[in-house]
Amino acid sequence: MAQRRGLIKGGFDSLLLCLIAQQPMYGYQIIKELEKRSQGYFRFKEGTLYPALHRSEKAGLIQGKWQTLPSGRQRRYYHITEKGLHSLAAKRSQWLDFLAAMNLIIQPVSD
Amino acid sequence: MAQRRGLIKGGFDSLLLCLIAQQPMYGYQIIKELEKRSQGYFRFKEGTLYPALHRSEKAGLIQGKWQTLPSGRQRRYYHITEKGLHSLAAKRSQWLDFLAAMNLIIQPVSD
DNA sequence: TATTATACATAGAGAGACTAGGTATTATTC
DNA sequence: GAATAATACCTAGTCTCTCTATGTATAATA
Repeated sequence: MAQRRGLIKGGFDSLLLCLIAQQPMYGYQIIKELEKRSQGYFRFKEGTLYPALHRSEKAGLIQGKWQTLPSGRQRRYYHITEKGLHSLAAKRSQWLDFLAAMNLIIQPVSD
Repeated sequence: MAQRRGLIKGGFDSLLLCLIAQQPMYGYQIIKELEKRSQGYFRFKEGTLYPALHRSEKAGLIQGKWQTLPSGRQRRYYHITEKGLHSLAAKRSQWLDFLAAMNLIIQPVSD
């Protein structure tokens, strides 16, 4: 059960990896992008996002690099690492397994 | 976001409701049934199940009744309440919303 | 000049899932 | 008859994740 513990709870980390795998992104952008793509469903707070980014970076799944805009503003862009790509593939497969298991339980109930 | 917090984390409570809605069940049976139906995927521990049952009963979603077998053994059978049925319907709809949102994020990534 | 949006960050609280332990009865095996 | 496994319930404590709340700072807008 150990590898499944983080599945339901830590699903958010998968979303992060998924987004960053598509293109490097910075924190604030990720929050907006998740909200936009999910049509307003996901509205994560900074207090959720930044610790998750730091966690993932510490785990070597993503790597952040400071970039300075022409305006002088600083942004920390995160890109996915090789290890992160493997982790993403694993997480996606675990997600599908989880969905399959859920469906086996839930589907018998008709509306 | 408040009503969504329990979605990912509290998905387990939905599984419980779903099972009990189909037929009254007792704790030990639920653990075995979840494992059997999910083909071994779900293997919840007592430490997860019983607190969840008590939580749901306290919330008025299910109700437990002690039954004595001919052998003398005691079992606590839980059946779903009217309130539980409403909650189950709501949870299923929330689950579908969540799935839809997840798909909007995840699907763009092809294998 | 004040407010809003952008952009980062952390501390603390709350809740749920797990680990680990406990009690007691029944059935099976030696 | 004794030891073990299976059945059946329960709780205390720990860990980790998500949220609330707050702080800092700059750029753009009213």
